[in-house]
Amino acid sequence: MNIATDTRSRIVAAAKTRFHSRSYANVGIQEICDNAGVQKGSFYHFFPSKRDLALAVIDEFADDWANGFVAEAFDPALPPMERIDYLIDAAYFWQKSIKEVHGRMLGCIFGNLTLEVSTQDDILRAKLLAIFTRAKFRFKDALDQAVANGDIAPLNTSLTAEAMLAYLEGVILLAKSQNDPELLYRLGPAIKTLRIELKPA
Amino acid sequence: MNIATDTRSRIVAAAKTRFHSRSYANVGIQEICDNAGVQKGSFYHFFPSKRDLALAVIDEFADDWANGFVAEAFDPALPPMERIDYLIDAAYFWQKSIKEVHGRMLGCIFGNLTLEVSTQDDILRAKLLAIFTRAKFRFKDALDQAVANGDIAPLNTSLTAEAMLAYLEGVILLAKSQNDPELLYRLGPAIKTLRIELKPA
DNA sequence: CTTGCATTTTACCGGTCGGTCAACTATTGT
DNA sequence: ACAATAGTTGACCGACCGGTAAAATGCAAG
Repeated sequence: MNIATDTRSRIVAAAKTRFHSRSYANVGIQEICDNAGVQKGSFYHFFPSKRDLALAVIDEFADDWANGFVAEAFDPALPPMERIDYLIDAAYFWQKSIKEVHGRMLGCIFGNLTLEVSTQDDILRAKLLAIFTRAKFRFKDALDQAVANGDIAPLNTSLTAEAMLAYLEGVILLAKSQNDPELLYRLGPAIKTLRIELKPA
Repeated sequence: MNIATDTRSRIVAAAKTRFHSRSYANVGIQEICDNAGVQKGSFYHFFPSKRDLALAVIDEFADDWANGFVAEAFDPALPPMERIDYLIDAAYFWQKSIKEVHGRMLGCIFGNLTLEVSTQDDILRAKLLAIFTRAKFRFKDALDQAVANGDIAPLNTSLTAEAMLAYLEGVILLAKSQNDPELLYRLGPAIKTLRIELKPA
């Protein structure tokens, strides 16, 4: 890794924690640069605009997410419905550990950014939508396999997957309003009760 | 209504639409004053700070909500589970009409503000939490009555109410990411499938 | 040794941010 | 009528916003 990419990654790292713990608009480029030990001119060598930094931040979070506990949760070796349990558990422990370190429930960065910027920036919105779409298919795959295995009665796996993702985001939102990750523990498991039936032929 | 309260209400009205359609941090006091036809010094005669404006905006939205379609939805004359259907329907039509007028899905102002400010301002967070708590009890009352009527099997009405509220917020979030209120139509009705059982004695 | 490119530094841009202040004008109660 | 109070005006504050430009440096290939 050369010096250049290191500078870039320090910028993104500084931005990640700040965008996550506060908001997009509330974090200035100057502050990010100060924290990354980088001059502002150097920042604009790597990023044409603040939005492009946000895109990079979203990408890195998505990678963390995909390669971290989500990869573990959606392990094809696990029984499909257990993967969903695992994911909820992982989300709970993640938010809990963030709160222990940071003192605050920070919630889901994708949800946070979606509600903040999606009426103002269609490029960021499209990026976030793509993240959600990928997440939805994780749920859908698990549901499809659960149906194939006969673990659950047939249902509209596509819509139910979307409903489950919505529920997860909603629970995280409510937990953030209470600054209490325990809500995830209490409400999370009910995700498996969600069902959207197949349209009758 | 004297002139003073009119000035104040024009400020709040201008702020409501802007906070809803963009975000808290992205809307400046100057812009609100310009739109309300008020000088900035006059603004600070009525509001000690921007946060206090936000509190007033939240209150007005909460009143609109409580006296508007939510009052209709949670009509005690309606069978309890139909009230929930009604609420989902109303949320759908509301978001749809906003999109028709404004070109955008703006989502739920309480959810939007929660994710934006709740790590940064505990006073605003407390206010938003109070709104959610009230909303939760609307659901809980309906569930309690449904159980009493024998319409649904007994369950943990308090947690299920919270789960339903979370689901509604989550669906609105996802719909906003797609800028498409139709998602509410597709996913909304599944809210009634959510169940959190009573703890076994 | 030199050319050329990537990177970094520094100073700077116009504009906006939330908030303050003192002077001024209406309105109200006595 | 007068004093007190409520409301309004417009200029102003320092700080910060996202973004720019040009000069200085590091570095690698020819």
